[in-house]
Amino acid sequence: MTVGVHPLAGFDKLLHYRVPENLREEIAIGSLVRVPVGRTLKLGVVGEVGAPTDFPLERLKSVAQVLHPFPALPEDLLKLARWMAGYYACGLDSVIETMLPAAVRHGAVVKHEKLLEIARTLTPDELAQLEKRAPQQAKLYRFVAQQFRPSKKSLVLSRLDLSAAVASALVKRGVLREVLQRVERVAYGDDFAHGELVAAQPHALNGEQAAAVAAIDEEIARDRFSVSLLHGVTGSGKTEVYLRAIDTALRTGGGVVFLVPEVALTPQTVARLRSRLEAIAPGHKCVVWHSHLSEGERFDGWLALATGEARIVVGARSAIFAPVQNLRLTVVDEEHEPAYKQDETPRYHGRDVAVMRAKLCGALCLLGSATPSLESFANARAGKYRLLELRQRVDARKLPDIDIVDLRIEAMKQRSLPTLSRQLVDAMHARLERREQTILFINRRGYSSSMLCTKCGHVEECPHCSIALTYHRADETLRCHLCGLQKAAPARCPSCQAPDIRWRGLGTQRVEEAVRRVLPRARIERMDTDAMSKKNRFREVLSLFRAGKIDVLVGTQMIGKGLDFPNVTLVGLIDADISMHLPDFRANERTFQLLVQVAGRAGRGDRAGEVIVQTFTPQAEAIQFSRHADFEGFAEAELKLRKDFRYPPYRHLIHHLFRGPNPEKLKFFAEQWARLVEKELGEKVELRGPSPSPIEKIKDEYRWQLWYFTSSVTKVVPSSRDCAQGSPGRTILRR
DNA sequence: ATTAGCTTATGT
DNA sequence: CATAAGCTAATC
Repeated sequence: MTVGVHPLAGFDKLLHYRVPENLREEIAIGSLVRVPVGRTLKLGVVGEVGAPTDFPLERLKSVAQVLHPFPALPEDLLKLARWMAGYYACGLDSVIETMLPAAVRHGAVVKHEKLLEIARTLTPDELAQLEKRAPQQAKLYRFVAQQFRPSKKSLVLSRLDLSAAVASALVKRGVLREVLQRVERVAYGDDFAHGELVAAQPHALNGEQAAAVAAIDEEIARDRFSVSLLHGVTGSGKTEVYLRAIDTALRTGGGVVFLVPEVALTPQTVARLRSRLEAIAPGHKCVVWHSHLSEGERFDGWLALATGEARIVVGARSAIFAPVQNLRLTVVDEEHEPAYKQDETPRYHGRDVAVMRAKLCGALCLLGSATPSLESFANARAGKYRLLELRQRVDARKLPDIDIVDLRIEAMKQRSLPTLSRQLVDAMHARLERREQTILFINRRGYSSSMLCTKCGHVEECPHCSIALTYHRADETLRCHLCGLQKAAPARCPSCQAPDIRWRGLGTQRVEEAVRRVLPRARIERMDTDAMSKKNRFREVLSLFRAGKIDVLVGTQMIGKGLDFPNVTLVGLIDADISMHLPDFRANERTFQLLVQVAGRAGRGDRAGEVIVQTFTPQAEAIQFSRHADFEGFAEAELKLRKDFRYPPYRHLIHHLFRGPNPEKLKFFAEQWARLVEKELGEKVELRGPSPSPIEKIKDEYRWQLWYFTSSVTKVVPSSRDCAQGSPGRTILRR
């Protein structure tokens, strides 16, 4: 018997090995194995059973070890890996590497601890005799006999200062018994879970929710691949629908993957989900999967899923690779979130992978959002996805009042660049007096600098790509980060001739300082990736905020996602322009999404909250807001607007980096690669760099960037021809 | 990724 | 002719 193995050795080749007799039982496609590669042993995943075509059989080496009695990559994941390698144009080895948790990749195996328990109770006589003949053994025996449950061998021996020989002597005599137990850690089983347990009772469904649940049940019962898009306004009870869907999937004996953006994986969400899920499926463990877990915790979760002990996993992007068996449902919450994109190779999109995995398993993929991404929306429009809508708010809360503050006027009044407008400061004062809370949003990514006129709000844009040009101070130029266009930075505003043109950049820190100046008595906390580097800091701050121990929370979008704070009645958007003018063709969509979410959160009980949007371009923001109750209007306008753009928004940008010491060679390689990708995807690939030349030197090596768009899986074809061809529920994949 | 093995440059 | 440096090709 021979197998083909994908070694995790840094190169992307399938190597074949003989399987020794004693390993044949255990080995299967997807098994994690240890194999000799060159002079060392490497881990690898069995990709096929069979012989090599162009390699002499007699020179084959043998598989050294099979790590687990189950496949590390079940068949569907292996297929998914192959698809990803082609779709995202990267090596299969790097896909496999991202699919396996670090601990697994490094060869961790099931960890056991040895416990000691009494096998036979000694009579007083025997004990006395033992006391005389072997006092050490007697000491150990008495200790173990006193314990209520089996005790850890290593711990007991070190505590009593005995050697292992003492224990083995007693074991040999049949007095003590050694028991092996798997060591386990449970994520979020720590102190933070206290006080965060939320009522686990199922809520009654309203009419719309019930209809959505019925539709989902129907899809699951059909037992075929399909995608449903749950479009529900903020507060319409999407989570309840997810839970019912999960319930149905679990009842049919299937497994579930529930994806959530990383930032939304807060203790509250997790605690609530876990308690509800455990109520739904008693005895089923729910594995939580996110980047703050220790290696051991993640390994345990992985193991529980791979062995079928757990059938449901809740987690961020990479949880889509969890070895869930018999997958029947994948849920992607906040489907539009850019956090689902990985920005390292393989540059996959969690949502797209979730759709594809569901396809490979014949499962249902449920995408949910208050502001679906344009590609999903268009897919629903084209009939590829089933659209389920929730328009009603569960709590019947009123939508907040929205004020647009024109920072150009503020700038004239204050004669300097304002961080906080008068209106926002007054509103914050009022909240402090009423002991209510304020959230200030700032888009940290705004640090990238664009040219903005403080008089008229004009921002220089690239004529081809319609994104803001980026200001490069070093040579006083404006450049387009997408197409590489470059021109001299103007000294005066090209639109109104005012000299007040500046480059922008407002960080959370500066906003925090500004707030401290105007509200010296307020308790202020900042929340961004810098301030939240410590493991539990994020959860701690959120708990404090929830408990009312913080008056003003300043932060990036990190705060806004999936959270609901009842006492927040004011939300300030410090600088709406930043997201409007990011050098990203999706900026409009993002701004819209943020605004809708912000607007949906403010308010207390039935009293409407207040949203203050500060901007230099009030016309644009006002337009965004006027549409905020009408997502479809926005989406259709956007799609239409961008249809003719050079980079349509419904495509997925992939970006590859080549590095090496030889620029000539690099160029050749990148070009060759581009041709390869073109052939694979059947689409034009552009060789582009964000710097003046696509080749830039960093330290001792050169870098070449390659950009291309891929649209195969989430392909949106607005032409009527395609809509006619695509039957409902079908995702059009590769040509 | 790592490395054996080959070619070419450099030096006595 | 020895040694170092550069580059290619293979890893079952």
